[in-house]
Amino acid sequence: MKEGPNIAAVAALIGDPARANMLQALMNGVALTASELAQEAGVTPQTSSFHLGKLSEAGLVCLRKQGRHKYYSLTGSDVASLLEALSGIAMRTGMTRVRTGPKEPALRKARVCYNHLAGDYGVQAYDSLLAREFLLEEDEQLHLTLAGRSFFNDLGLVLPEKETKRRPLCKSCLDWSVRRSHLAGLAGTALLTYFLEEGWARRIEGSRVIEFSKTGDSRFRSLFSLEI
Amino acid sequence: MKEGPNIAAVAALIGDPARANMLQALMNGVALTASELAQEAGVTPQTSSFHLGKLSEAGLVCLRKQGRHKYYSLTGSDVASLLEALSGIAMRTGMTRVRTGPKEPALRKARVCYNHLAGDYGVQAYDSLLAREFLLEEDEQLHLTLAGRSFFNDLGLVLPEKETKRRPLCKSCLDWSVRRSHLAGLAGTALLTYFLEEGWARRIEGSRVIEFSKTGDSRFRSLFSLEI
DNA sequence: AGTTTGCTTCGATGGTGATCGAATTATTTG
DNA sequence: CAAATAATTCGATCACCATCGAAGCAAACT
Repeated sequence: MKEGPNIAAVAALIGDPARANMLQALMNGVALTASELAQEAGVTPQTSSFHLGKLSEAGLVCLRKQGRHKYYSLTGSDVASLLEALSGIAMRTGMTRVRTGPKEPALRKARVCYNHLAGDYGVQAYDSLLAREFLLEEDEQLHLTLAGRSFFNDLGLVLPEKETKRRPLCKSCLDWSVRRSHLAGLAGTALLTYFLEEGWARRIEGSRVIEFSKTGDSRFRSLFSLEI
Repeated sequence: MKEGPNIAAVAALIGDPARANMLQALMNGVALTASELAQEAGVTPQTSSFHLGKLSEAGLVCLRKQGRHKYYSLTGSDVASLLEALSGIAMRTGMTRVRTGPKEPALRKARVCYNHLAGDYGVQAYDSLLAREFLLEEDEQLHLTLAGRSFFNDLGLVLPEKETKRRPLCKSCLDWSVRRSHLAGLAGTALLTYFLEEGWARRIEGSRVIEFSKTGDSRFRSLFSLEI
């Protein structure tokens, strides 16, 4: 038939509601067990096992055995950004799932995207880093400037000297809610963990929502020199 | 249920091989008619219509009516980059479409690409036209010289005076098998139909293979002054 | 040892959706 | 006006695949 990459196979894999639910559940970056994923997807453990077999065979998720548990997680940030891109299209074309819960505004505000910060907060941080030339957009690539590196160092965040293609230092990730870029990659991960460890924000159990405390919020704004 | 964007719906849409083929065919940015897309996808016009209905309802493609044709194209670059992301994952996980079977050598030799000749024959013809300066490569654009126009006229092929961006006279198309360019555009189409109508070659039913007859082959070689 | 828990394999079932033949509408061509 | 072409609708068919019940395995607690 046709040559080239078989995108239909990948898409069909994500196209099943149960599997899509599982993948979206893994978007918060935490590894989950097979049964937890079954519950997330709303199917029985047998079905879950069936789906996870397919997903891991296809290389979308990877597993780590630990005792009698099997922890599944996304294989990489490329899978995560693929899912984000899908979310973007789904939002743009109005394909939202019937029940829009009260959590959605919180999701738009701040949420985890695999292992970095997304939502309004993420976009604002990204814009600020760009404006102060800590980040440089260059021919579709994103670079951390020397000033940017010292910005991270001042926070006590040491980033590796050289980056690999597999795990880039800085990467822009398109936001489905705001349709703007936010920071992914090692730097993005480092920032989010910093916010969490310093107590500026905390994760809401069982969802992707990130909630900034009052003081955390003001510190965030001062860090990125945000007006309001 | 769950809240948020319904990525499964989008993915399922792309997950069908026929639809994925159509979308990938639209990746070059050119708008294609429903029948062209049907041929690309390897399905009948009825099925194509069914799929295109779904795709346009979902907002992945948009259409422009022009006479009795309907030209379809991707709705935006976000769709294109989603497809790119999918391709990336597909390649990384080694999900390339298997193209085994006896038809492959024939496909490499000569086949249709939309509506023009591709494969070894196409590339050789292209090279010959360039060498004799019937075609001119100029800043990424391909132009038909006066000599080239008379070359076509001598064959009884009259090409329109002015070309539109939508349907250019000459266009180079990259060959997946040889990784070289071959001639597309109105001129390419005219050439292929000439070969077919003159009986130099015929299409193999149900595939993209073009089979040159013995005499057609020698005429082809003399037309393009090919050595062997 | 025996029991519970986590996960998987097997087998059967059912539903969804892709597909095409035939007929229909719309538009161009002769 | 008639014939040809482009695209669609309708209806029927068929294959695939998600789903779950039941049983099987493996690991961990008692």
